[in-house]
Amino acid sequence: MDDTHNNLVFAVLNEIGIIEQLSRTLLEARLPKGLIAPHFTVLNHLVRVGDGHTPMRIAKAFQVPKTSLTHTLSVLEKRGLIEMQPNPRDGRSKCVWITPAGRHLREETIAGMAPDAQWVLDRMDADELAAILPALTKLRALLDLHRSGKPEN
Amino acid sequence: MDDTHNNLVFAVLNEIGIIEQLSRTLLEARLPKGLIAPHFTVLNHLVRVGDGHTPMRIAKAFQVPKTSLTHTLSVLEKRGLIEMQPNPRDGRSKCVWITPAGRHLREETIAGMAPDAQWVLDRMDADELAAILPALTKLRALLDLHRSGKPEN
DNA sequence: ATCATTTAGTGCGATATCGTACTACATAGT
DNA sequence: ACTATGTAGTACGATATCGCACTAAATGAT
Repeated sequence: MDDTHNNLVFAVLNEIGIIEQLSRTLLEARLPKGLIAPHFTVLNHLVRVGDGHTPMRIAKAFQVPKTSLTHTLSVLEKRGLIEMQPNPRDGRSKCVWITPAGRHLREETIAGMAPDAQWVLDRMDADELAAILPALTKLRALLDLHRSGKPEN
Repeated sequence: MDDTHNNLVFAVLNEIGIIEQLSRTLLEARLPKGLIAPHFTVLNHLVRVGDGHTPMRIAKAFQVPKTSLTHTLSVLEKRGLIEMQPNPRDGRSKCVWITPAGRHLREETIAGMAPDAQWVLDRMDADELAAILPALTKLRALLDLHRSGKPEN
């Protein structure tokens, strides 16, 4: 097939990689010392998707190795931002719950970043941003699908 | 301002974060053992932007702390994929050059990923992907601009 | 010219990531 | 019921990231 088209995929992924790096730096500047992006991402996930799920389920949602998530969760638990309970339905696993402190930290962080988001929106039409969201979602779903069936960790 | 719009920014960045994670995993599956995404990213940069620049300039291009880049470069040099020369124009700094082996590895990796890119294009219109590239570029440039003027490392 | 400030790169230490290997429990096949 | 296989989580080790502190060289002020 035409190789020019492939470059398109790489070009998109390249921009995405840089954006991710920049936005992560922005986020981490807002987080308390000792917490980094993955910690916030988990808290955000617990609020948006709901808590009480197993670590493995969360790891799959992020497509992150479970060993990485174990460590992330242990930091969050040590700080009292989440709680881990044994899973009554499955003796192997646990359930992850966000604490009030965890919710509060998430809200504070988002509030702290609102000016940055606004700064972007002051310089870029919301329409233009909204217009790319469906394609991003589609691309994400595709990559997710493409990955499925490969060995976990 | 309207908070709904801010959520839009977060939604876009959230998708981007996941896409980055998925594509990184895809890339790293293609790399030789011991090399990870940042190593490839540097090689790719040296080919696309040109080599002979200083580590600091490369670190700025990626918005990565220079200490991180030092380590990345040392791995690449140890493997003979790049070479570091003293900078004749500035005694403090060095110049980074990609070697033939480095170029070759980059090409091999890209060729190896072409089927993955094609797989995506088989399921998503190239037009749809091409359509979001300008907005991504704009967003990246904005975040880059927003960040400028903050302390380096 | 001298000295202060800035900048490029590195050494080091703390933490993060992730692959391998392990244990405990669950589930499927017989 | 018993055994084989699969799955959830963790321990550990190797490497990566990044902040801090340092050295050497460049730059700027007087």
